[in-house]
Amino acid sequence: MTGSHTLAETEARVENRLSHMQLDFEAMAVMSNLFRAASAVRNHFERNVLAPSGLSWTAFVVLWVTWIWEPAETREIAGEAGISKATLTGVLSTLEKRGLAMRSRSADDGRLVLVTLTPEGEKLMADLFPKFNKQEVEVVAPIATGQRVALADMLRAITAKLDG
Amino acid sequence: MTGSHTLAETEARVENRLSHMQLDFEAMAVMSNLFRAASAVRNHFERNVLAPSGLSWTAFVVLWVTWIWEPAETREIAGEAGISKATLTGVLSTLEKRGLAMRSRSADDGRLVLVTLTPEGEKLMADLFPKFNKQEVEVVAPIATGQRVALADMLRAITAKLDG
DNA sequence: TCGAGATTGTTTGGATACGAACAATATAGA
DNA sequence: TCTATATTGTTCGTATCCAAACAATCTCGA
Repeated sequence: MTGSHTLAETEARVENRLSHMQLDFEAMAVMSNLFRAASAVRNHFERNVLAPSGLSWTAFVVLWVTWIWEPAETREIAGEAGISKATLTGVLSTLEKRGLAMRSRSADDGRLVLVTLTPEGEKLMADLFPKFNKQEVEVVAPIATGQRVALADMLRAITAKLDG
Repeated sequence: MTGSHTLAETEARVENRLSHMQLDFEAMAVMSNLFRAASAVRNHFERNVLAPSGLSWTAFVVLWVTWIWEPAETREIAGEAGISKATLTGVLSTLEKRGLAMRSRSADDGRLVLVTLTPEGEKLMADLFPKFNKQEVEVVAPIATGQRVALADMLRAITAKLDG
């Protein structure tokens, strides 16, 4: 998934190739491993949990956010899902075409579009999310029980700094 | 960036909405924050570091891997960058069109394509990467100095489990 | 009431993203 | 030498993905 090189191999090569450059290698390692982990986990979920349902990662996240906040405003969904509103327009059209989500105009504010799940969408999420969570447990398994909260906190701190 | 809701707000809502479902909320929080952090950091880098050079995130990662492993085989780059070989074909074409990277056939193995940076590509990376690393330092700043290695290690452990 | 400015979702154009099918090349065994 | 099998990068079709431009709608002050 991450290529033919070991992680240690890659980091050693980076250190060697850039050692003359006055860089913070510790910060580099944190960021590098953040993206590797996110990418590996995402690929894992796409192939093992989402693919059987024909859902892309983003489509699933959009369904999930809608599930939690229903009825959800599109600006809300885009923010929570970390995608642009332009992207959301396309994803929502796909989800509507598949009969999993529905758009409706807000009565209060004619500019807003509200999104809800169809019964079929509800059923899919009720079936899919427990499977998803089972895999989350698997993925987190290598982290010592006592450290998972600390890991979540550190990641939250990074997000908070940038979103603040 | 992450939407109009606070992280705490969202997690509370999730807990409330799904509390009847027998889920591992700790694992969920770790995964959720992993993707939030990765997404927030990526957006931050795209807008503040990469956009001025007209580079996409993936284009930058491909340049970076090439920079480190030059001459790099495409399968190697795709693996390290976490993208499919089909995607890499397109990105490499873009980079060639912009005069930042070059393809060449391997003499040893006619199937392989080797990638190197052009002088212009070299110059761009030599200029860009220190700026990139400066932002990496900023992003990691909220993490206590003594915990950064632990954070990198935990992320590495997650990746290792999935790539193993 | 009315009009300038802000906000929202969509469209547009171009780049990224993947799986599957493909042609070219290499490798192994008979 | 020959041939079945494997590997590699590209092509194809379709779905994201984003910034910028856009039309519709709201807000707020004069």
